[in-house]
This record gives sequence, structure tokens and C-alpha cells, in this order.
Amino acid sequence: MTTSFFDDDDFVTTSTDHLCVECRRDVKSLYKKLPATGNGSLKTLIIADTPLLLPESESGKHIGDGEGWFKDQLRKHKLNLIEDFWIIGTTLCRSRSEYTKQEMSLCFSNITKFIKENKPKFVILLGEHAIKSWFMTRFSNLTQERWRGLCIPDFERGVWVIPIYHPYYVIANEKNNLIQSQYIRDLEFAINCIKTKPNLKNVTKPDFNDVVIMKDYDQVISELSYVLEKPPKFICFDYETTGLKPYRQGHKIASISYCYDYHKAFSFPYQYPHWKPIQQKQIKLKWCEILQNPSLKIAHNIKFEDVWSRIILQTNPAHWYWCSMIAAHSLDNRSKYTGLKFQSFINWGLPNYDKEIKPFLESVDDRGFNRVMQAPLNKLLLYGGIDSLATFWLYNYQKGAMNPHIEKGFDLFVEGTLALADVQIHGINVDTAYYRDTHIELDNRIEKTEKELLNYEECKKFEKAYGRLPNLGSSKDLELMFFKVLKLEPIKLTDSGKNNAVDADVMSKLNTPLAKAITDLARIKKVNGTYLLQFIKEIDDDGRIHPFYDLSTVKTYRGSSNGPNFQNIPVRNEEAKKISRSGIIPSPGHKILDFDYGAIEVRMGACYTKDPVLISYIMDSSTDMHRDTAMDIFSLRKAPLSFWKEKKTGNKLRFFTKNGFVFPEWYGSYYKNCAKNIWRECSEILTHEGITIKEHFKRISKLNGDAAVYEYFVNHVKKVEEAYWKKFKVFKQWQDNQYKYYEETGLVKLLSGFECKGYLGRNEIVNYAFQGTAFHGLLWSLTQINAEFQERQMLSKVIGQIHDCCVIDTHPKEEKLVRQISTDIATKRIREYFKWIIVPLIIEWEETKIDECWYSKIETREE
DNA sequence: GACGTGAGCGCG
DNA sequence: AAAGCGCGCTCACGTC
Repeated sequence: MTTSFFDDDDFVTTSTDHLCVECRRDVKSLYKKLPATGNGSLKTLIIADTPLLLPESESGKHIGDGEGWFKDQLRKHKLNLIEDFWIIGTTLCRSRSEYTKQEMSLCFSNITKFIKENKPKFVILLGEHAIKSWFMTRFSNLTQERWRGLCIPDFERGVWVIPIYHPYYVIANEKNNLIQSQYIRDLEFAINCIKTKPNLKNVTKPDFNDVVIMKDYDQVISELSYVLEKPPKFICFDYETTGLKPYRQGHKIASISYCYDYHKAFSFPYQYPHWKPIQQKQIKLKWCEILQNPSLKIAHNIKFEDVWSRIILQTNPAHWYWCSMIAAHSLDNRSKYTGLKFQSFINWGLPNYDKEIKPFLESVDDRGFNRVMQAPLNKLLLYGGIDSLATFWLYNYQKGAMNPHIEKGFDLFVEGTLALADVQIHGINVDTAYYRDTHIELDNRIEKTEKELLNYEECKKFEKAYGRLPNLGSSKDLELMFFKVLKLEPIKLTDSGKNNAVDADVMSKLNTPLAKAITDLARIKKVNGTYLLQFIKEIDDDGRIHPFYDLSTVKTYRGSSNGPNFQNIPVRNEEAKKISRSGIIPSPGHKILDFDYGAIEVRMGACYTKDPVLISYIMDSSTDMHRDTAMDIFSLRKAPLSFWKEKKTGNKLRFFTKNGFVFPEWYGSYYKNCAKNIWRECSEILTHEGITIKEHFKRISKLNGDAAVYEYFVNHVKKVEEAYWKKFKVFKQWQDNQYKYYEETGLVKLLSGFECKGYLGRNEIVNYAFQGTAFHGLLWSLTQINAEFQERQMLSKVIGQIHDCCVIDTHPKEEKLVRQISTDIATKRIREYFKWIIVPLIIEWEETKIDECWYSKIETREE
């Protein structure tokens, strides 16, 4: 007998049902309601996406497209959709359009009612809408990729909840066996959970009474003394602070919490009006002593606690041992995953314990201060205590989940994050006056230019049509103006496919004076807003900016930077480069040196694939791989070698070959796209015979029309592609093995440790490996260089990192030493540490003169 | 007014 | 047969 929410008749018209009155969605004949169904012998409720599901869908009733495939998969596990599960829709109604949050939450009462009546032990969320409706009230960032493959103890609703993709995703990508294999793994995971997880009732719920709130001075001193007398092996701690960065006057550590036991955390106010000055002094002495004691230190983001301890308490924590944030990242590379709140929820079902405190921790001004001091003290301390507790639990869980390969990467990152704490603290000197003045200047320039542009005929026509002048910074208005009012031919769509793109590329093709002027204006606005303004906001009391360098956010196990982002300051466009870099200066009397790894992607490619042809290209510096490929791409075997060095011709062709063919091919692109891009960039470049590439191919093909010649070129690139992969056949073979390994295991292993997982495409499977590993070389080098500078008590400091580049604020007297140490570490010692580096690495130096800005830097000439 | 998202663009 | 990849930040815009 089927248990169902409503009668098990096919469809029930909505009008008869009182539950849906509030929703008010127009549910006429086409939009029918589908009641819950199934026998649920596994005590498992499947909540399926509905917006994808049309009533006339042939492929399945409840799950919709992909239902047949889903059933087949269940059958392989000897399961039956109707017998073993209950199924209900995210919304009972079916509609062609998306449901609003409100509609989804109204309909959710049907789901809660079902759960109350049938008491499932597990809930499987099938697809993004199901995930949204389930977590909506508690979390943002509700994408499938963030939540899939987890089994969460949801105490609030009394079930284990297991979100996975909707099988529609597999059907829509029918030919992609990588997606299919990953889905099968996720489903296996879900079924395994259902078979093995205990009843949630028997799982211990975290208890907030485990937090000891200490507002009594004697108690604080006595507990801290206890820790000092009997140092625990491990201690987790956590600060609540007045902001993210401690460098400005007035920043404080409001409270401290710590935990060394599964069921006990301590939490006390620190720089808080609560204490008399003498009391606070005593507490500080004790706490700093703890920071130095032999206990192994653990925190969620150790870089944060390290920096604040050093700046506010002037104490360097000793024996950092575990960073649960980096560990979380190491165990799972997906993005938006490592936050403590998220981790606490997915592991122990702790939702929203920060709800009341969160508003007090958000910065309220341009200067980065929050209102933590106004937060209710008891709640603040409780919150901090839970953080420490959760960190301790996380550590214990993570320790068991590690394997030696992942731990190798983890160790590198823990050391790296502490080196980056030094980098953050040192910061970068800037010319504040320059940035302020230039910002004002640009504001004026932008205003003036905007006025001028609005006088153009095109803008007047826009005004006529819409009764207002266009906003030249709005892509919507530009789209209207160029393609609706002026009726120009659209060139391409945006990524979402919803709109006609109006980016710089399109603007240049529109080829009108206004379009060109708009692009120029947009660039200046970008420089003014993203760089100048951002820098000015971030200048601290020491006249320096202190960008963050994080290691726990990027899927590929690269690093990231923010506040301001030091990794995307303009360099290609001369004017943008000049404006934004002119205010970045060395410390007084210093110069800025930086080195970057030469052709690091190619070298990593060689380390992974061990392709002998690739290796010999690298080893023999008289050869040039990209030049040789360019000769093939452009059929220019006969051009003299000197031609390939000419800036405006041969060298450009080589450049576009490298970036338009070689790398895209490595990462999974193919001849058609490559040919298109190369033709666009290169068809007007001159050959050694002084004719354009287009003309050159006209001669070769003996064809006349542009289209015919282009077609010939595409076909030619196809042949080059075939020959290329024949030449680098070991590389190709490695690529294929890499795909196969992922298909079987769902993993991409990096040579430097770590493994990437999740839904990866062919391109990502290759790209992630090279990208992450290349950064790890730089990170290891930076860590060692930083350590050696410190050991020698040098004045020179590492001040930044840009993926494969290391920036050093150098004292001129130490310049030679800086180069020596860095070169030794980055090219020689690194190969003793990473044995898998089987080709030589090279670094290239650039430098400024003493006291001169980063814009003025020039390449260091080889001696 | 806060928040999320899309488009666009800066870097490797 | 075929989608190069990864970030952070700003602005505009629509929704809550």
C-alpha cells in the first residue's frame, strides 16, 4: 500500500486544496499538483526539484527528466524508487517558471508536514531548488556544488540530510561520462550513508552548556593558571576582535576563548571595560604565557590569531600545530566550504549560532571597525566559546580523515600560512598623497568625459527613445543604445546567454568613435574605483596597505589575495599600469625586487607528463617550442629565425600561438576555437615577406573569398593539431590517463600533495594539477626565503605573492644576498624538497631603483 | 537598506 | 564531440 500525502491519483487540481491558497501562484489547468508518493521502506524521503519538471514531461512523474536513469542506478544497488523511498516535490505544483523564495517557503510546509507524519530518517535533496528550499532560512550560497556529497545531521528537522545533484544534470550532459561517473559516486555515498548512519536520535547533540563563561577575575586567573601548570597537549583558541586587521589605532581583542577538552571551552572578555587596568594586565601576562607554553596550538585560521597576537599582544604564539580552516580546505577543495559556521553545521548540525552576534562583527565604517564592544557580553562569550569547541571537534575529526598525501599538502600550507602572516604584517608602503590626488583628478576627468560623451548623437537618440540619457556604465543601457536604438548587429551573447554582450571586445568591433570612447572611459573608471579608491581605503596608520593572502579558498589549491587584492593590479595596459602602480613604493631607502618563475606551466607540464619531447625543449635553451608551433600554425617554416624575434610581427605570432593554441590545447580546447581566436588576432599581422597572414593563406590556398580562406585556415589548424599531439604523444597519453583516473576515482592528485575532487570537466582535470602545483613551488620558496631572511635578521622582507611571483622589499646593501638566497632556494633547494621536479626551474628578476615606485621597475639584466 | 547576481575586467 | 582554467572587485540592478 502506497503511503502518500494526498490521494495517489495522478494529479490533483490546486483549486481544491486549502494548503496552497496563500501561495497565490496562478495554477490553472496546465499547472497541476503532484502529491507525495512511495512506500519509504528505507525511511528516506527524496525531495526533488520541481521547476524543471513539466506536467507533460514524459520521462518521469516525480523526479522528471532523468527519472528513468535514476531508477536504473538505484536498481544497481537493488533498490526501488517507489518501494524504498518517499518522493515529494520542492513545490507540489509544477510550473514552467522559477518559484520565488516566498512560494518555496510556503510550499515547504507540505514537506514539514510530511516529515512530521512519516518520520523519515534521511532526506535526500535532489537538485538546487530542493537544496534552496531546505536551507533557505539558514544559509546563503545554496549551490549544488557547495552542498553535494555531504551527510548533515539536521537536528532542527530530526533527519540526516544528503544533498546531491538532480539527475537531470546527467541527462543534459549525456555524453559526458565524467559527470555520470561522479554522479554515480555521489549516489553511492548517499546510499552508503543510509545504510550505515545511526538514527539521529542516538547521535549526541552538541551542548552549549559546555562553554564556561568567565566574567569573574579570580576565576579567569585561576583557570589560566591551571593551563600553565598543567599544559594540555593541544589547545584551541579563538579571538573576537574589533575588525579583521589590527593595524589601525584603537583595534582590540574583545574576548578570548580556548578549549582543550571535548566537552569544555572557556571564554572570557579581554580588552573590555569589564576589567580594571591592573586586572587586564594580569590577564594579559597569563594569556601571553599560555601562547608561549609547550601546548600545541590549534585555531580556525591560525594566520588570524597569529597576526592579532603579534600586533595587539606583542607576543608570538609558539608551537602552532593545526589550522582547522586549512585542514578543511585540504580535505575538500570545493569553494565556500571552510568557514567555521559552515563546517560546524555540516559536521554537527550547529546552525545559526552566530545569528545574534553576527551583526556586531560586521564592519560598519570605511575604516574596518565593527561594533563588537556593543554586543551583549554573555552572548559574545558564548559565541566565542562555541567557536573554540567547534575548532577542537573539527581538529579531532580532521586528524582522522587525513591521509599522508593530503597531509603533505596540508603541512606545506600550514607553514605557508604562517609565512604569509609575516608578509601581511609587513605590508606594502604606498604614496598616500599620490593616490589621493590622482583619485580626485580622475574623478574630475571621468565627470568631464561623461558629459562630453552624452552629447554624442547616439546618446541623444537614446534620450529620444527612452526619455532619459543613457548611463554609460550600465551594460543594459549600452545594449539598448547600440542594438535597440541604433540597431547595430549584436556581436555575441553574455555568458548566461541572456543578453547581448557590450564588453570591450564587442565595443572595439562596433568600431564607432563613441564605442571606443566608452571603453576608454570604462578602463579609467575601473582603475579609479577598483584600484585607487580601494588602496586609499586600505591604507593603515603606518602608511602601508596590508593585503590578506589566504590559502583556504581556491579550488585548485592556489592562494588568493584581498583587501586589497594584490594579485590583479594592472600591468598590460600602459596607462592603467602607470596610474595604479605609481603609488606602490618600497620602504624608505629600499628598492622593490621581484622574481617570477619562467614558463612555470610548461615546466609543471613536463613534471606531470614526463613527455620526452617537452623535456628536451626545456633542457635545450637553443630551441623554442612555441616558435616551432607558430611556424606550423602559420605555415612559415621558411621565415628566417630572426623574424620570430620581431616585436610587431613574428613575436606576436609566437605569442598568440602560445596563448591561443598551445595552452588551450593542453587544457582541453580544440582546433575550431583555437583557429577562431588566432585568426581574429593574427590575420592582419605581416609575415617576413611583408604580406598579411590573410594574404599569405590566400596564396597558399589559392582561394579568394575571405570566408573560404578562413575555412582553409581552420582545416589547416586541425592538421596542425593532429601533428602536435603526435609529436607530444606522451603528453597526450598522460592527459588520457588523467581523465581515466578521475573517471574511476573522482580525484585529481597533485604532485605536491592534495587532491582535487567534485564535478570536474576535462579541461579542469589537467589545468587544476598544473595550476595548483606551480603555486606550491612559489609558496615553498617564499616560506624558505622568508625564514632565511629572518634567521639572518635581514632588513629585506617578502611583501607579496602573485601565484608564481614573489615580491621583496629590499635593502640595497642586501640586494646581492637577497638574489643569492632566493635563487638558491627557488631553483636549487626546491628540487631537493620536491623530488618530482625533473626539469630545471628558472626565475627572472625585476627591480626598481631606490625609493622608486613599482611602475618604474625594469628587468634585471643578466650578468 | 541589505543582499545576491550578472556583467565586466584586472591578474596569473 | 568539444566549454581553456583559477581568482577578487566594482557597478548596476532586482528582490527581500
